[in-house]
Amino acid sequence: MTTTDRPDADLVDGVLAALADPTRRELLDVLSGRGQATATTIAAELPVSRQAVVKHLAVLDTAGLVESTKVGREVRFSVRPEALDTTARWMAALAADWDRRLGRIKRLAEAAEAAARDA
Amino acid sequence: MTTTDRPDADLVDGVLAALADPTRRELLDVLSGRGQATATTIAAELPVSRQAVVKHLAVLDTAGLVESTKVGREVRFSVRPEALDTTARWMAALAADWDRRLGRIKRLAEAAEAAARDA
DNA sequence: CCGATGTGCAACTGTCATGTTGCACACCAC
DNA sequence: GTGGTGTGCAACATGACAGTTGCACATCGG
Repeated sequence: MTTTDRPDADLVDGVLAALADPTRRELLDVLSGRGQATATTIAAELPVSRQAVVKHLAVLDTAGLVESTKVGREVRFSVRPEALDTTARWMAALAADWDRRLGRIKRLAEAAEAAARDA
Repeated sequence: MTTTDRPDADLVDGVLAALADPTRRELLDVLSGRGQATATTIAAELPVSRQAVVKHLAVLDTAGLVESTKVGREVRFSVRPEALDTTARWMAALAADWDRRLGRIKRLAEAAEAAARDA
C-alpha cells in the first residue's frame, strides 16, 4: 500500500500543493469565515493585490477546495470541504501505515537480538 | 477557531510544505518501506542524485517527519509518524469546521428566504 | 446612454527551491 | 598506511511561482 497506489493520488497532490502556501491558507480562513466572498472582497482583508487572490483562488479551485458561482457581474467563491476531508483521511491512513511498519521493524529487531543471544 | 490560532501552526506549516513535493513523498515511501536507509541507498531508488536526497531529508527532518542516527560513517534515516498524525488531525478538524460553518450559512439562508416569503 | 464598479487577461520582475556537479573530508577493511 | 566507500559542503544553472501593474471588457445604477 504505497502512496501513489491510492486512487485519489491526484486529488491529494493538488490539495497538498494548494495548502502548502500560507497565503492560501489565510485566504481559506477568510473565505470560510464569510461563507461567500469575491476576489475583490478577500483581497481587502489580505496584504496582497486582487490579482494575486484571483490566482490563488484558481489554484484552490483546481484542487477542489473552493467553488465559484457567477452572480451578475461578480463571482462569489465558497469553501468545499470534501477534498480536504479526503486528504485528511489519506494522511491519517499514511500515519497509521508508518506506525504499523515501525512496529513490525521493531519486532524483527527484537527477534534478531534474541537469536543472537541464543547463538 | 482560525487556522493560525492553533498551537501547532508551525508544525503543520512545516509538514504541509514538506509533503507538497512529490519527490519527497516518494522518498518517504521508500524510507517507510525499508524502515532504515541512508541518503545514498535512497538515491539509488530515485531518479535524483544523492545530494538532492540529502536536501530533501533535511527538509523532512526540519518538519519532524524523519529522524537520523549516526552509525559509524553512515547516517541512517527513519520515518517519524507523530508530526504526520498531528497534521492529519489538524486537517480533519479544519474540514469539520468548514462543514459546520457551511451548515450555519445554509440555515441562515433558509431563514432569510422564509422571511422574504412572509413579507 | 454614461459613469462607476467589478472582473479578466497579459506582460514583467524578483525570488526561492530543486537539482546538478565537483571536491574535500571521515571512516572502514585489508 | 592505503584504497575504497560514504558523507558534507559549496557553487551554479534553471525552472516555477508569487506578486505586481496596466489595460480592456462586462455589468449595474441612474
